[in-house]
Amino acid sequence: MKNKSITSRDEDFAKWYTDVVSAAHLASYTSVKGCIAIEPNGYAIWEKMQEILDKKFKELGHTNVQMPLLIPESLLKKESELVEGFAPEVAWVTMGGSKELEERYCIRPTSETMFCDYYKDHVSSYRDLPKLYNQWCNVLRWEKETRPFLRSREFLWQEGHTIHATEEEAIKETDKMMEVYKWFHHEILAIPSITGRKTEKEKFAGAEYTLTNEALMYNGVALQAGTSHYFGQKFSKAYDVKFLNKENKLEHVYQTSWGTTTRMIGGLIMVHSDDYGLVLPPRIAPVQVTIIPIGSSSEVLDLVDKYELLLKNNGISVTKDLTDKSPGFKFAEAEVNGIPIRVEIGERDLKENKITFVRRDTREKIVESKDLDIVKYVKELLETIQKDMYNRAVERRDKLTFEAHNLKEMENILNTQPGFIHADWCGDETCELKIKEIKGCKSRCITEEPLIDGKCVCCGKEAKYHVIWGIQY
RNA sequence: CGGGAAGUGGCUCAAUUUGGUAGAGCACUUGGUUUGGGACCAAGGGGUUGCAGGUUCAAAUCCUGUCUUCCCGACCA
Repeated sequence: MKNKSITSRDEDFAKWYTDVVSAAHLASYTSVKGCIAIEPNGYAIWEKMQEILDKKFKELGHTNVQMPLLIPESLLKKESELVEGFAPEVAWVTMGGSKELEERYCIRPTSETMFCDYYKDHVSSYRDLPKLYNQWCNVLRWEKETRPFLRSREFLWQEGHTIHATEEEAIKETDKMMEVYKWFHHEILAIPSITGRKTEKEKFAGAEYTLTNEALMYNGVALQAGTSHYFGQKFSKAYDVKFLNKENKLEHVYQTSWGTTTRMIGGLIMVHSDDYGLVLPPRIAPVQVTIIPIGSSSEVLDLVDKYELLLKNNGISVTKDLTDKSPGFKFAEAEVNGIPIRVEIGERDLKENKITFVRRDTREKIVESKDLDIVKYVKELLETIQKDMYNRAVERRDKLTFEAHNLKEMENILNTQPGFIHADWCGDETCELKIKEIKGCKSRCITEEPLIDGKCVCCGKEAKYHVIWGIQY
């Protein structure tokens, strides 16, 4: 029996998604459009993401800082492409108390400007470089259509902003951070993202180029899962961030930025979860194991405590459910919350010296001897679940990956089953726009893979790029 | 931003058509009995009906505005 409060995934994907968000208590709506209350279960996932990424960033030499929430209009306006790109979705503060401000402030949609403003007074020589800063914060973008986690007006993210003395070093940083996101998606979230470069039309406003990780959801819709931008000297020239190089000559710094957001919580739902609720890969699950006693004899409860302690002392995140709810209720609760392993301990099994393990991903019940090495067993099972979830996600992605040689084929695919569509492209924006007319299909990224047949999928002329296309969230 | 639907205790809904002062199930609290897939009995608590105006002797119900949510479309580095 599937969860009562969750719509079937295959019947109505959008409804299913929001049902999982609320049934798993990840977030709920507030009276502010597009601004959600992230609840304990949802925030715990974000904290886990932060913990893992923050550690990685620091290992690579980055440090955390905090910049202002408000950006003066004049400062924002210095980089024209950025202003154009973001203008339709920034919110403005125009009053201070009851007084109209002389200059209005924009609430940060991204912080390139404030970082540049800071850097220009804090860098004077190549010896001050690189600066490898990161910020964990909230940003605001005035989106028209909103969805919890996937597209909210206010969201949490991290934005790395680095400046370097040379182009090579900055380019290396851009690549390196893309690799970090790729690692994070594959190894931690069990989401097989694809990596490539954005087209001119789709790149970040003001960037020289944008690298991206694109993930594919269960329904074949793509999700941008993390981007890394190379700015060259575009911003440093606009904001006058200069340093004296080794040749004692004044030069503008080379800059990067990279970020990922709470949107990935939505990604976890749409890649892994099912009609019973949330399914979390063990490496990102805030709670990895829950122990459920059945009955209340001391024999049962003692074993629950013993196993809880054993697992906890060995670095496994574990809870026990001692409420007086019925076992069935507890099973369903553990399931909807996506806890990877459930351990059921009850008198019936104990009579035969058995306990039961249940995998959340497959819902498979495994009866084992109660005297097994539980720490070793659970650790191995967690790893198996992590691997299996990844492999299933790869399989599903591959099944939803197609190849198109002309516009007709592309249209057919998009009308039957959206997914990642590989197709060659001439590089002309008119073709990109024409393809967009089919269900809003956009270029996801340009891959390094060789051309398919050398002909543009749209106009048939000579192709320059092998592009992956798709419908996006 | 255009088209459509909806907002009534925490949740799902009834009462709106024909104005007469809000009701059920789930959830919650207390006590007891239970426990292998969403337990049972008993007793309780909680809503001036999204918000603001208007019409009326009287508004959840009619009118206007506004906010929020959902669906379709446009837009979305």
